[in-house]
Amino acid sequence: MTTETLYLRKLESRAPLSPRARAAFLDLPTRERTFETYRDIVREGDRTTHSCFIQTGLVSRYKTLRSGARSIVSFHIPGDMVDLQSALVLIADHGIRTHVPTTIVEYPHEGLLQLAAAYPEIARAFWFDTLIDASIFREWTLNVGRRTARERIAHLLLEMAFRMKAAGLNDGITMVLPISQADLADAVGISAVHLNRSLQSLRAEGMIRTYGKTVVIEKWDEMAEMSDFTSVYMHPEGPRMAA
Amino acid sequence: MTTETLYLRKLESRAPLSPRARAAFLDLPTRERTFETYRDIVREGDRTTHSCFIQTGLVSRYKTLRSGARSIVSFHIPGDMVDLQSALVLIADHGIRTHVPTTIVEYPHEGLLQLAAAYPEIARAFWFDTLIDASIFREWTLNVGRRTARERIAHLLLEMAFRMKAAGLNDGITMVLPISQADLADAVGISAVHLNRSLQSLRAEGMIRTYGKTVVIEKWDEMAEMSDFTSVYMHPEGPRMAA
DNA sequence: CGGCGGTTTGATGTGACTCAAAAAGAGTGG
DNA sequence: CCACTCTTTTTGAGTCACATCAAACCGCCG
Repeated sequence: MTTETLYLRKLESRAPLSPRARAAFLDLPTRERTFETYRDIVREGDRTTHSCFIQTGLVSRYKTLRSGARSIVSFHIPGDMVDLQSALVLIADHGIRTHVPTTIVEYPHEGLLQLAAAYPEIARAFWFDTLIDASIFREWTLNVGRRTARERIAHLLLEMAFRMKAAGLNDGITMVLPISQADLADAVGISAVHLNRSLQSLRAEGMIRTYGKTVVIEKWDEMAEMSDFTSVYMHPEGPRMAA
Repeated sequence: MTTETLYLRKLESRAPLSPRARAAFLDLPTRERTFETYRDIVREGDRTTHSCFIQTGLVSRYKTLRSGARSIVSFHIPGDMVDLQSALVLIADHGIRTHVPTTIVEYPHEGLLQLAAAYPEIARAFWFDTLIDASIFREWTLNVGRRTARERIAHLLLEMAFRMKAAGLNDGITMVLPISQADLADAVGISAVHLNRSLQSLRAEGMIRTYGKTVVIEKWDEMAEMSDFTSVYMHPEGPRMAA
């Protein structure tokens, strides 16, 4: 599977593209770029000209308060087109940064917009991507707004395991999650210290095991039960078929 | 301004539509419906066939935990097309309910999708709407994740005042916000009791005044300062112009 | 083997929760 | 216009989850 076809494969797994749309997509001028750990791909306030597709690695989108407090609003794994939104919105309202060495493929906004204008299937695919994004944000709002620390963490871990499995990156049970505890804390809206203690309590109850950056979900059902996790908000069934 | 043209006006305020697209939009079969206070327009898990446009009133989108805890993930005011997403996603992952007597206009998914397929400007407008939605969700995630109770409330009030002004519903200072304190609490992720006390503290400092359901923002700048509010995440400048 | 992020622990403070009940409105019918 | 009811707001008291600050520990890498 070459670089250029990974995102295409994702799009096509949901709804077939016409041969012409497919060809046009492959014609987009792309650029591969590599970033080290903890580098900003996009900074808050930037005007961007490209959307980025995650080839390998892991990135997060985040927002920062003047106080310095940071909130991570999403994680993205290989196969995700991050920040498709920036194609239509000029100013980045959030940053994007890496958590491990990461390779991305840049797609020019111009090209993506032209493609969307020319091929309705592609426009629909982009729209759907944005929809799923929004849905996950809603779930995160619920997560930080109405769950306890342990529940939030459990929910996040299940979501990541589920998404990685859907992307063919793991078996759904064991995953490499190269995110520091401080960053996990920023994602679930608690302090790093409390995150650490909550993690320990999950481990103590045998819910999860961790080896370095590897996390093993030991009791999926109990974790799903206690954190009220279901995958429906990620709409794994894909978009509604053509009208 | 008739019923059918309100949403159109919003779309066109951002980017012009071709006469044909305009006409096709006006040809959509719509239905006006009215709901009393605290009625579900959509229930979690529903399969919907229509998106709804808010004509008058106020609705929220919410998610519920098995424990009964509820999280309100967004409010919608007249002029908002709610749940455009449901056009592409079969199963509602959240509910929609009214907070006051509300009149909506229903647009059939079928028709919206056909329109989007036929007219790229419309597809782009829908996509942009979804983008803004997603952006507001991100801000809410930050809000409940990293701000104190007072800051969350201040931020929410400013957002609502700003959106109402943008929609031409008020002067940006004084607004009718028919949301009970219990519901506000569900929106900012705190308990109703604590919300009440935090509100009182905002009043005590002269930040806001309230008369029944009317809220007056007395010190916009201070509130914006303390809650780190800016309107950039709502992207009032509209979408990037045609590529 | 020293340096350095990252994790873990300890101690202490407080913002926010819960439960419970009173007070104040808002809507309804006589 | 008042009595009645239901909802919403407000108050009080006790408790707990989570925050903060600070220091120790650990694993990794050059």
